[in-house]
Amino acid sequence: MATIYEVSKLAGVSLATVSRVTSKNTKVSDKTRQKVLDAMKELDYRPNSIAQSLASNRTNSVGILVSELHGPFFGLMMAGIEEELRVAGKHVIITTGHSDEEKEKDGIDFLISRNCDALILHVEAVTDEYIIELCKGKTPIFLMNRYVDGLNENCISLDNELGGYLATKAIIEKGHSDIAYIAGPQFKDDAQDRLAGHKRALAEHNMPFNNDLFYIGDFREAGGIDGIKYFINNKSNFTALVCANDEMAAGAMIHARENGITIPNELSIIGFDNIILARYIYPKLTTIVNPIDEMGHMAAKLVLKHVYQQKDLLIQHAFQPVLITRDSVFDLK
Amino acid sequence: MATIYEVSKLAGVSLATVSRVTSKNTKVSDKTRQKVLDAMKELDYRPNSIAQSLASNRTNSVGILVSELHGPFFGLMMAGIEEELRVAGKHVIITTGHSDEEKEKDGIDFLISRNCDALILHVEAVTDEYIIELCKGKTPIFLMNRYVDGLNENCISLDNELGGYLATKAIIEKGHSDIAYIAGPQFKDDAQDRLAGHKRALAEHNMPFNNDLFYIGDFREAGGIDGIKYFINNKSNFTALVCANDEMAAGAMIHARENGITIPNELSIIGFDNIILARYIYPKLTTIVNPIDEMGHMAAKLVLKHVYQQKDLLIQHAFQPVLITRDSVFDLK
DNA sequence: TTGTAGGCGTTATCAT
DNA sequence: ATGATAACGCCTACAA
Repeated sequence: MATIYEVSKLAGVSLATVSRVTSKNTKVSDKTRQKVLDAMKELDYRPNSIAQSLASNRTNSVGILVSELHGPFFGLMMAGIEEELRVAGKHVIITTGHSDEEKEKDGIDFLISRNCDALILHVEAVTDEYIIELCKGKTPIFLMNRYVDGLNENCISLDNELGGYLATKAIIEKGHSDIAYIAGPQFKDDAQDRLAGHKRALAEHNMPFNNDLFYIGDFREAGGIDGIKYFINNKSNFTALVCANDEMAAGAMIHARENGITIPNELSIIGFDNIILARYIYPKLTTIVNPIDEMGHMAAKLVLKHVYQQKDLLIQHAFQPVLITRDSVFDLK
Repeated sequence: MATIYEVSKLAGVSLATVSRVTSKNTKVSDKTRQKVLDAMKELDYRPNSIAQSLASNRTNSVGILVSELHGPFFGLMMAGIEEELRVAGKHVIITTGHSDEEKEKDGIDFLISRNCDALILHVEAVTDEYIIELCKGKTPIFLMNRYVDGLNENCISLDNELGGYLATKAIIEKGHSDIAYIAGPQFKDDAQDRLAGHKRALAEHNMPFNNDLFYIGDFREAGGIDGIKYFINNKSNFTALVCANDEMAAGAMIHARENGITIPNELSIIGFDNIILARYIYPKLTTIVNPIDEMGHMAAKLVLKHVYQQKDLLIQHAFQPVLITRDSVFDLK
């Protein structure tokens, strides 16, 4: 592979001038620039990004930590981030945390040790204190889907409380009053917030929160199945089920059908996230849209603005979920 | 951040010795090793991976090119690769090709310019000749889900022909004889192979290939919908539909139901890939298992073996698909 | 506008 | 087993 040195020799200029051309520095005359460009082409020269990084203390890479590489949610998030970053010539280094505190810390260490210019984290297990400490380091940190007090500028988050509120409100407005709820793991902020929204909607309509109709799931299919089993075994009476995410809703729906419950006629179900699946399951799932791909784009813009000096980008830190009505909620009125 | 130089000073040894300790080179006495380790700990020293890369000509990173970051298929593939690589201390740089020739080439250039130690590619649009040329370069190339003559050692592939055969055979054995087929884009090898398998099963049972019951889709939901629309408009008679992948099967199923066709009683459907969705749609989809996560693991092992000298790894280049029976195929017998 | 020269933090090759 | 010292390929003051 040709080096900058060979290019400079062939073009009859100095190393510095070649470097100026590659870094699009304007302080080069058109004539010499052309000479350099020609030489580069002839030698098929490509700058060595490693050497660039070492000398400039910049890697043009941003580290991403997601909980899982698969799954509809993280796929869209990564796609949003990568798309935005790539057109700016930056690339992503991706690693996983599996919602486990040690693994998340591990992943972060790993990314930092790779000298990423910035980190975009979707962490769930690590404490706020840890994050705050982390932000004092030299690597800029940005957070997806998490709001940490004092770090507003570094967060892209969804109003999960509002989403939880909208879901339950939609159910109530269809005339339901016996409403079960399957929550997400309560160590996760979003799960907590969605539940809080649910309670607010209940309170606003003077409906009590019934502990017999409350179950804490795992945000996965199994959680939905376990939840509805629990309610059925308890012989609880309910006409509607609010799930803190779509995967649990799908699990609950499948299990309900297998137990002879017709949906939505006998049981209405609403989810949260609007993952692809929501459109495919039968009946099509009414749910709350989580604009995770947009949020991914925005996180990338945040990095571009604060780390790569693209000052003119407009940043939206808070995103609002919205209801999407499909076929899984029955109108009791 | 402390440098190797400061460590050497504090430990009272030379740069070289410190380097030997970090690189786990055995030629260091226990006593000096301990001194160095202590110094490192005291200074909280972390090797600068960029400098290591420049000096050693190794980045410990492998580039991955997938068609899309989202979608059930690539998620599992990436997860498999990352998991395997990460325990070996290597990391992944991921980029996308969107099944477009220019974008795929772009992505590859990009990864090579980042000095990845190796590339794992899931390319669909680029020609075999291009790949062969690419392999002559200095960056080792490995291929997922593609078989290129002469590059056997670098490929991890699925026997798509067999899968296609198994799907149609399963349908035939349930007594169906009017069988429609929605293929994938024929510029894609896997789509071609699956179709070939379909034809073989037909021929083996002395059933003709009927062009009126053949449609070429796009491997996405829309392709399935368009395909079944086409068959319905043609007033074709068929009791079974074989789709070259699950997404098209899901699209077809939804559209069929919306047109009053009950599944599987009036129409049997079988897919290919066994993406998560297959278990969730109603009725649950009978399909062909594509072990893409295992294949991801294996691709990573291939890299570990050939690039990172983990000589003792066993490599399986060819994977066999298998039928999984669920509820979408009706037994006519 | 262009060139000179000193880093950037390691690894690797020789000696010792 | 350990130490000097030259790469590695580029960037960036500073000088000219």
